[in-house]
Amino acid sequence: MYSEAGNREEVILVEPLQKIEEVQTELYAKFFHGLSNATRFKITELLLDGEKSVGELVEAVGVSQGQVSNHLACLKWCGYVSSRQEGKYVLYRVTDERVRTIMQLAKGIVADNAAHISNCTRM
Amino acid sequence: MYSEAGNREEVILVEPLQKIEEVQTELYAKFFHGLSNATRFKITELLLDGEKSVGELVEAVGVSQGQVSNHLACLKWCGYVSSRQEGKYVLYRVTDERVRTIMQLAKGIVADNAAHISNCTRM
DNA sequence: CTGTCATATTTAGATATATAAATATGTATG
DNA sequence: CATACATATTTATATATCTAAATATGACAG
Repeated sequence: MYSEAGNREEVILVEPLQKIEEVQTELYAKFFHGLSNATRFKITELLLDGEKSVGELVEAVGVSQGQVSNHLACLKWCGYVSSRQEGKYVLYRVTDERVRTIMQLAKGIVADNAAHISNCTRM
Repeated sequence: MYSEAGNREEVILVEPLQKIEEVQTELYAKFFHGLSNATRFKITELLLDGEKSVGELVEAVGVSQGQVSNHLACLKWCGYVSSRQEGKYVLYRVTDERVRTIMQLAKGIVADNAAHISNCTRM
């Protein structure tokens, strides 16, 4: 049925359009998930100040190396940071200035709503 | 000890400074958690197009009324949306244009990193 | 004030995410 | 190639979040 030539347009174009949107929305949600963890947020903030090795980040945020590495992998997959090998170190940085803007805007909104947010108990 | 007049400045100002930063970071993370769910992201997007009742949102996103209501409460607490009673309806809207900007920037970044994000399996 | 419709809240169970510890991979150096 | 150091990955467990269903609150009409 899916390989019948006559149905191809319907099958490939019409039905999946909604699904493509859903997939897109999932991607956006996943993207924001990147900054929805305090450690990852802190790491990203630190990297906005300049390139840093994993070890430096471990010391700065005070969580285990394995954890930092995992969080970095997440941030990298989301497009917040990128990395390069420098000798025996791996240096991470924020590639995209839009990340800085997003975080600044968020801080502004939070500043205007701090009281509400801290009380948020649901999901 | 905490009520001795002599220590007050130290106790109230010095020690907690770090904790205040931690609390702030938690707030920022909590804020981003707001958009880290596909349903909430979709709701916020819909509300960027104009004020809507809970019922309208329920129909548009296709999830249960109770769930929509909970998500709205979360978005409200985070400062993404606000609401007003209109007769027997409650109308929600996006108050802050910075929300629109944040979402547009995010979409741009995601567009440039879609392949990576969809592969993200960790945290 | 009774019933109806709209929204909010609560609960239990399923799923996802975070944490900590152990281990693996990789890179340089002697 | 053996060792040390830096980073990445995996695993089990704890914790948080999501979903669905039931129930509660609140607003209006009659």
